[in-house]
Amino acid sequence: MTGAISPFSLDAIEPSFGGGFFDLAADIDAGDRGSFGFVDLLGIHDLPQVLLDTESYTPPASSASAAPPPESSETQNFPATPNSSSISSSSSEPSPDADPTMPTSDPPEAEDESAEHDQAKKMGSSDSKGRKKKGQKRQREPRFAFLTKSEVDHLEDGYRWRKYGQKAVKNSPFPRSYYRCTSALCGVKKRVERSSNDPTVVVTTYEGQHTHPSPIIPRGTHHFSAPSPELVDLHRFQLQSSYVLSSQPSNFHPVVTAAPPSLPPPPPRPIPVLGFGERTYCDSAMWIGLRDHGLLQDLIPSDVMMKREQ
DNA sequence: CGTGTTTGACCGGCGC
DNA sequence: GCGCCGGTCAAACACG
Repeated sequence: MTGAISPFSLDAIEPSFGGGFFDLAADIDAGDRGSFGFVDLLGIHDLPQVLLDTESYTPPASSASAAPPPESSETQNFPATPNSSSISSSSSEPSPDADPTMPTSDPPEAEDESAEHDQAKKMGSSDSKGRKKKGQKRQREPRFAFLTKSEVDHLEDGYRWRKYGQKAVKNSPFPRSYYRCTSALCGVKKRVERSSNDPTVVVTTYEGQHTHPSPIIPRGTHHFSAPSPELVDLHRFQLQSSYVLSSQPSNFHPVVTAAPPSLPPPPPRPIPVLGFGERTYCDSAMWIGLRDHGLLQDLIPSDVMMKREQ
């Protein structure tokens, strides 16, 4: 685990893939094949099969959000990827709301954008039931999925979610649940389902990014704080173990964060809550600094941590 | 009463 | 055009 893992796609990985997991990947979102991929974490014991959305993954920017990377940016709509040039040209599912090249200017704008996104679904361009009119192709938020071995379907991640739907999944005995962040103006959604191949595995797919702080995690006035030990313990309790592998489609410098999927690693230093202009999330090196918080060591062996290639 | 869940209906996208 | 399927809505309901 000393080097960067090469970029991959589902198709590229298929040959070396266990059939069960591959099928699972297909189950997750057949429509997005190619944007998801599995990785065997090269010898990391006891786990980790990681499901990635290499197109949309956004490294965590905050320690306070006890949420997976894509929803970890509490202060803004982070671009889908730090490096705009690569995603804009390669993404099969472009980030709709945020121009990856353009820093989000300020909170109000971010909220407006979010609100607009939400409203667009419910109001003007929609029918009486809030659905979109024809000809307006739905644009999806960046998504990020991960697998977790857990007995509980809905893992606590520091945010409040409201279930808005449940559907039976084809070729699976387990239903898929749909959740939406209860925070106003926050359009983050997540889907939770169990693998039909391995009922002990929960597949959680996040869509969008939070525009607000975690309502659960205590925080300072101007800075994020690391997840509370209580929350970490909670995750430890709920999750046998789980790892998140971050990646950047370009400049591919994946870093094993080794945090529970619903608990992104805290940054090495505080990030301004309203620092919409600061795009610290894309700094992989920042993640390395997590060690300083001592939280990750609790969750994973230190040798699991990968260092970014310099 | 506020909040969250359940569940049937509905819609859009997509393949045939 | 049709049917399947994923995703969403929203009324009814449950619960603290």
